[in-house]
Amino acid sequence: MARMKETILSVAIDLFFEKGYFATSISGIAAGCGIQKASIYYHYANKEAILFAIMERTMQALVAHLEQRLTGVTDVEARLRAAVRSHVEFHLRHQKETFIASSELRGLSDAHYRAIVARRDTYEQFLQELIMAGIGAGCFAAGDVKILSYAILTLCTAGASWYNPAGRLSIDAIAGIYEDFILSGLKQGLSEGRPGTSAAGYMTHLA
Amino acid sequence: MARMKETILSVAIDLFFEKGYFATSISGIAAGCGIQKASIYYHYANKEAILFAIMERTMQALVAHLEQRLTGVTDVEARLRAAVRSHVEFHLRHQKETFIASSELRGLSDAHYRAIVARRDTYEQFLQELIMAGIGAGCFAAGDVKILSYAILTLCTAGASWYNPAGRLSIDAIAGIYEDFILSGLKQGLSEGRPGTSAAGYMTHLA
DNA sequence: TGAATCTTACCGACCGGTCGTTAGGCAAAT
DNA sequence: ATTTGCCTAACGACCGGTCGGTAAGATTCA
Repeated sequence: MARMKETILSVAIDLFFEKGYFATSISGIAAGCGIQKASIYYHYANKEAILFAIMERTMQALVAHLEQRLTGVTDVEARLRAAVRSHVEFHLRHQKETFIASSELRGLSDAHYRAIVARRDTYEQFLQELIMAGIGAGCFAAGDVKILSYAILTLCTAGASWYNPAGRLSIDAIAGIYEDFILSGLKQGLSEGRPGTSAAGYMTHLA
Repeated sequence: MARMKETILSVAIDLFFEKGYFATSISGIAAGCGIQKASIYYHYANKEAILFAIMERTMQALVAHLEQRLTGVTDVEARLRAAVRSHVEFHLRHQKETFIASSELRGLSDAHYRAIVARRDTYEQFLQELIMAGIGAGCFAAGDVKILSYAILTLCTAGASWYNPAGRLSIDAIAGIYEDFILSGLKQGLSEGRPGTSAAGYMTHLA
């Protein structure tokens, strides 16, 4: 059965999150599974394959989560709100995996690195298109789309590094705060008619 | 002379940034300095001491940079703007060191870990006090101070992970964008008189 | 001044230990 | 009888770190 294969993955997620990929040993993972380290190689070709399996699965689920949350949402602002919320919720709900996926890219082989980065880029571009649509529709102020998208993504991603499931704030509450914070950043100056200080004049197209 | 001691530090910064602390070997650092690895131990007690030296120096400089930028600035909003700008500029200007300082904490010994985290906490608390002063003075909307401060810090810090010195945007331009983005986030709803959606009702004091 | 001593900054060789990985075998399940 | 899932044992490579030693310069003392 594939039960042990899943166990290995879940133990590896715990250890990679806690001590980092390079500081985690195969024997440590094996011990966490209650087997010998040689037995790991029956299920995975090598250590890097475990890391890749975690990242691949996480990135795939991240994209699927976003797609599901956007189906049926047509209003531009509502779509971006939904995207932000989806992003935050996924990252907080899958705190360990997303932290690993964003911090252990260096552990991947060249081919696997390219595969994961390609998925990440697709995700980023999708968000950038949402922002551009909003600017085009006049509900967001003009700004540097790349920087804004990075800001949104890293803001939400960083949440996964300090979020405490036992803390005082729920995932929903945090998502709400981020949602408002980001939306007001995107709309900045629009309602006030203020000419905008340094953000004005930057290109809005992608490089 | 202490020249080699500095060379080791600068080579280590390059390698830690590029490959990570655990993936960098003492012999690699030595090779980068043009000496044998045993000679490293004449200048530093062990590998971790090199990491600590980098972090300690960086955190000290970070605090000093902020203090210098805030002297003479009294207006609450201007102080927060200056703090954000100081933070962004320092992180982009010392991209490698700040990236290491924020991503390689796990490489430190317990005692050194506590020392660095203490410095980081002091810095965070300082920013939180700035925000609270702004809320108290009525120029920022009420919100969760902890979350807001984390948002500001991670937003700026993340810039160090994607900033390209040879890219199309200058440090000054990026700092300006972040400054406006964050300020509008902090002021959200104030001028519009909108009751605020999910951000309303959270405590503004520190835990 | 000159000899003796100490300090600085480095080297080559080596240590114990851990790493990821492989080979081969064994017992239970199919 | 074969496959599945795990085992014990061992491999070579490399790790951080220590050792004794050394060449060159600075300092001390006669």
